Amino acid sequence: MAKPAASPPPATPAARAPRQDRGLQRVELILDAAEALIAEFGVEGTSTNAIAERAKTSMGSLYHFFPSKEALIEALARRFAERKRELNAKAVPVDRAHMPLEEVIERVVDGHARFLAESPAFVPIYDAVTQGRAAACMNEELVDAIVGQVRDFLAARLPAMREQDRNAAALLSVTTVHGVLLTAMRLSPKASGPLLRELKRMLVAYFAPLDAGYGATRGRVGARQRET
Amino acid sequence: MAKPAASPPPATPAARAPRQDRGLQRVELILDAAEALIAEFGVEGTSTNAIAERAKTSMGSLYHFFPSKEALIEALARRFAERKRELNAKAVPVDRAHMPLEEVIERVVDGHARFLAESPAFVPIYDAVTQGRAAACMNEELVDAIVGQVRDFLAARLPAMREQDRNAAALLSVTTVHGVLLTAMRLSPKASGPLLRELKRMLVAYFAPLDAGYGATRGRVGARQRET
DNA sequence: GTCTATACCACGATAGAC
DNA sequence: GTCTATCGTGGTATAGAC
Repeated sequence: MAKPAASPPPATPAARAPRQDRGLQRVELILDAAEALIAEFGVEGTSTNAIAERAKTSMGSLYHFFPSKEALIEALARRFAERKRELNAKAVPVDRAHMPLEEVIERVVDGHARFLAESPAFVPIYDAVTQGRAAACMNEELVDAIVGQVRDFLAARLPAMREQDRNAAALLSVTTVHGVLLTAMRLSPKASGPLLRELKRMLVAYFAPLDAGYGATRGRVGARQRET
Repeated sequence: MAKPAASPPPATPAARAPRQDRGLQRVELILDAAEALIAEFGVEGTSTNAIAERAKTSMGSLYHFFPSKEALIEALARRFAERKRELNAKAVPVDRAHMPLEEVIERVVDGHARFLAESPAFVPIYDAVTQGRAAACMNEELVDAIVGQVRDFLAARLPAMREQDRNAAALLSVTTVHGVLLTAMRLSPKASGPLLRELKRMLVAYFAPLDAGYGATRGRVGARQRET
């Protein structure tokens, strides 16, 4: 009641917001260095010393912007989450809700697959953050955001569908793509190619009846099933 | 050439095989202690000291059976992998290959879901092992084994299906169940219930045409789609 | 704001008695 | 085979000059 809108201090204080452009740029440099090292050695295998060195900075600077290693990791997680949200938003644009089903699924799967391939640090960060204390930013928050985007897309595409069913479909498709890709990327590249093709087929099989049932779109849904 | 069949020493020497029953029992005790602690504090958050204490043993004993912490973790991973294989084998029994589609999927999804719920240490171990050096035992090996079981089940159920397509279907379904469950368990329990129901519906939608197309079984496949 | 040097601590692993 | 006590390493975080 006393304190008006003063931001309540979080349990793990976040990164200090730098006032200067110079500082902001340095923060990004530090995050870049951490990302590269973590991609190679994992979170616990990457020391703050190594991060500072690779960022061509000093421990003093690093701990000026981040109160702890944990805060640095969390900042990195937020950056990843933001990128993933943007990527997904581009994959399911509400103003193009009526593109052919195959195209939507292609965009989503390929988009997230490319993201994972280009961001080898994502998985270690994801693992470290989700089983840690500050799990929210990368788990429920991120899933909520992405599911929300898919839900809006479905609402535009299938307005007659019951809201509850739309939510279920959105949640399932998001977790499926996410989960299969995470699992696939730990497999040999030779196995993951066919796997992704089959994943798309399954998603089409799942969504096509909905598309058809709710009289949605001009995307030809029952075309052919497989072409060898 | 000189050494006949002497087991080649692995890079990471495995646990020493205990000669006595007493020792074997103690090994299990140590693994149990490690599993419990890791479930709560994660792999890096669990010290060998804490493991020995919880197992009511001493560091001496622990390092008598396991040459390093890494070896202990790997042994734990193998135990988990073995359990998962058994569980999956029971879910897709080849001698009951013609049970209704809904039942198969129910068995598989619920079986693995229960396993994950009862084994909170699985995920930390899985993460730690897969990005580490000794990844094979829990990743490719385990996936291969489980995919193999599913493939055999499909072969018994749909003998007319092309082998290549069977392989793709087996790999996809295994990674889907695995991936979705891993993702689901990090969500709130309120969300994961409907998610699993929807997962089963999707798998049914994916397999039903195959079942029908390859004239497989008496499982009524095109029954109803949803019952609210 | 940035740096160097270092305090402090926790952990994995071992030595050596029994 | 089992135990206690301890060593060495390497890591986070800080002190304090500039």
